[in-house]
Amino acid sequence: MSRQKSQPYHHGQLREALATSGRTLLEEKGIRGFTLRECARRAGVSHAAPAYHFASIDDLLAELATRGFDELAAAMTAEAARADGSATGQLVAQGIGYMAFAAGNPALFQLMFSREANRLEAGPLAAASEAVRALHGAAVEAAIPHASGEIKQRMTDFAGASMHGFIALVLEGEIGGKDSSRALKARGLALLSAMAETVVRVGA
Amino acid sequence: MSRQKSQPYHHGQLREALATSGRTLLEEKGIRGFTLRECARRAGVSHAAPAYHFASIDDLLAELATRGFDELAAAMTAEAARADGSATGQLVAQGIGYMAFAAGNPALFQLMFSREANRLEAGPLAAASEAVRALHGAAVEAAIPHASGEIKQRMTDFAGASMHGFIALVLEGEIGGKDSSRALKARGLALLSAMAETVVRVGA
DNA sequence: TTTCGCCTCTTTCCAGCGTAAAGATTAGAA
DNA sequence: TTCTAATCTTTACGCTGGAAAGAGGCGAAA
Repeated sequence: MSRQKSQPYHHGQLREALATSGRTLLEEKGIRGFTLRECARRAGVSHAAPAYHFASIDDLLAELATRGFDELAAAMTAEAARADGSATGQLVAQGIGYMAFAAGNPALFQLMFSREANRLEAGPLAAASEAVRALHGAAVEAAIPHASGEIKQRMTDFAGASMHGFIALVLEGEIGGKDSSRALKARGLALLSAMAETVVRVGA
Repeated sequence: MSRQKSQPYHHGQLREALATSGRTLLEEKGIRGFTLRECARRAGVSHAAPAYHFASIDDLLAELATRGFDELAAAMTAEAARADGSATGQLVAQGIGYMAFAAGNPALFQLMFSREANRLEAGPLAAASEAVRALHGAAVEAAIPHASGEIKQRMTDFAGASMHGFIALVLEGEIGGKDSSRALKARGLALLSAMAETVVRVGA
C-alpha cells in the first residue's frame, strides 16, 4: 500500500486505501490502539493527508463502522441463501452469518456497537445499521406472519438480543472461554435454535 | 477532591480518589475520551502521581471495570432480594438489576465488556466478572433444578445472552431509540419474562 | 529524640498523538 | 498553455502516557 512511482503525489484512491489499512489496523490494535497517523503511514501518505477525506478520526472510524454494517448485512444474506427456505431456517441462518462476521472481525464488530463512532441521526452509519435491523426484523416477522404487531416487536427484541448478546459475550470471553472453536459453534447453534423455537412458539 | 492543607503532600487515599474521579470522568467522556492526566487533575494531584498506584492507564481502567463488576453483582443481588422467592421471579429480578446498572452506568458497562481492559487470567478483574457469571448461573440452575448439565449450560447461555444483548442494544440505540424510558422498561421486562418462560419450559 | 530509609508525590522530559495552517504539486478545464 | 481547484506534504501547537530524577514526609531504628 506504499506510494509508488506511478503515484508520486496524488494517491487517487486514498479514501479507499485508508479504509483498507484502517480496518487491518483496527483488528491488530483494537479501538484504543487505533491511531490516525499509523493508518496514514500504512497507506503510504503523510499523517495529515487523511484530513482531506475524513474530517476527524471519529469520521474515519464511522466510515469503518458503516462498511462493517454493510458487510454484516451481506454475511447474513449470504448465509440465509445457503439455508433451506423455512422461516425458522432463515432466522437461524441469519444468526449464523451474524455470529460468523463478529467472530471474524471482533474489533470492528466492537466498534460498530460501541457508540464511540458518533452516529449522526441521518448519517450513512445510521442507515447501514438500520439496514441490518430491517433484515433481521423481516426474518422474524416472516417466521410469525400471523402474530400481532406487539408480539412481533417483542420477538424481534428477543431474537436480536439473544443473537447479539451471545456472540458479544463470547468475544468478551464471558462465554466458552475454554471451549474449542467447534464446541463454541455448537453452543451458538443451540442458542439460535432455542431462540427460533421460542419465537415461533410465542408468535404462533 | 482537590488537595487540602490538611494533606499537603501525601494524599493518603489517592488510589480511592483516582477510582472515584476516574469513574465520573469515564461516564462524562467515554472510553476514548478518558485520559490519565485529567483523572489525576480531578483528584488534585500531578499527572504522574497515579503511576505509583496504577502501572498504566489500562491498569486503572481495569480497576474501574473490576469495581463495576462488584457493583453489578450487588445490584443484581439487591434487586433479587426485593422480588418474590420463586425461581423465575429471582431470575427476572436479577435481570432487572443487571439492566438498571447498565442503564445507569453506560460507559462503565461498556468498558467492563469491551476487552479494552486487559483481563489477566487470574487477575481480580476476571474474578469479579466470574462472580457475576456465577450469580446468574445459580439463578438459572435454581429455576431448572432437574435439568441435565447440558441443558443447564444452554439455558445459562440463553438467559445471559438475551439479558446482556438486550441492554447492550438499547445502550447502542439499536433498540427503542424513540421509546420513552417507561416504554423501554416495559420492553425489557417483556424480554426478561419471555426469557424466563423459555428457560423453565425447556429445562422442565 | 534524632537520623535514616522508604514511600509518596512533583517536576521535568520525551516521543507520539490529532488537528490546523501554510506551502508544494498535480490534474484538468479554459 | 495557463490557471484554478483538488490533493498531498511540511510545519507547528497543545495535548497525551510514561520514564526519570528530585523533593517532601512518615515511621522505624538507633
